[in-house]
Amino acid sequence: MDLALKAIAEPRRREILRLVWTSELAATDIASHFDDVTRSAISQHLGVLRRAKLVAERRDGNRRLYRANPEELVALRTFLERYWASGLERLQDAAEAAQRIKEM
Amino acid sequence: MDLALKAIAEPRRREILRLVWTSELAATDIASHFDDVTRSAISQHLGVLRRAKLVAERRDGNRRLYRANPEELVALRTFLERYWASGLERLQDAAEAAQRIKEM
DNA sequence: AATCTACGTAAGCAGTCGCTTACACTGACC
DNA sequence: GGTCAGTGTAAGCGACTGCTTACGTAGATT
Repeated sequence: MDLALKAIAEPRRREILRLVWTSELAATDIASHFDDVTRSAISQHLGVLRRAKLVAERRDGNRRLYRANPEELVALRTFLERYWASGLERLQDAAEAAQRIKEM
Repeated sequence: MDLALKAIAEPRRREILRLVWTSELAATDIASHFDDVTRSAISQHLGVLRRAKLVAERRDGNRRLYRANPEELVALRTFLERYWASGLERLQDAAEAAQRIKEM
């Protein structure tokens, strides 16, 4: 889980993840979306996402097709929601109250 | 925003953040919750959280009192929710459908 | 078989991280 | 004023990161 959070903390990986969010893409196609970085760098990012189980890999001849792994994404979201839930509502109320006071 | 996500990706900092979630705490009190790490390390973690605006600092004589900054926490949560929203529902549906098929 | 395409991976590098120890500073207390 | 408690910060260290270049390898194409 910590792996997943650390993986998500990197902007480039968030973008990659969004690319394979809805459709399966080959590594080369993913890499070609980034013109300021090597194909190798993207491959390594894909490795991180794979180890974090945020993407799944499927082989098709030469190519490797990637897609987001919904179970793990849901797990991550749930983890964070539980984290927020451990006290944020109260804080949000406090923040909104403070805002109202400021606007008075 | 990226600062906040990176800050949250570190388990120790998540724990610190939770400590000052609901009540204000002095740096020493925070540090004393961790017995496997130096007070200095905690102070540096607090620096990271402060720069990410996830905590606010208030001085009281000798001491510095920390508390979570609700605005930034809400901003981070919103950012992530928008990220999930950019396609996760569909994936979640797909995952649940796959689960149902597996259970058949 | 030779070669090309698609990809992972090893090596190396500069930068960052999380940590420790050591020091500096600022208020409280005598 | 001198000391003490509370705290940030500089320096240094080993580990890790994100990147590049270079290489390896499996499958498609000829």
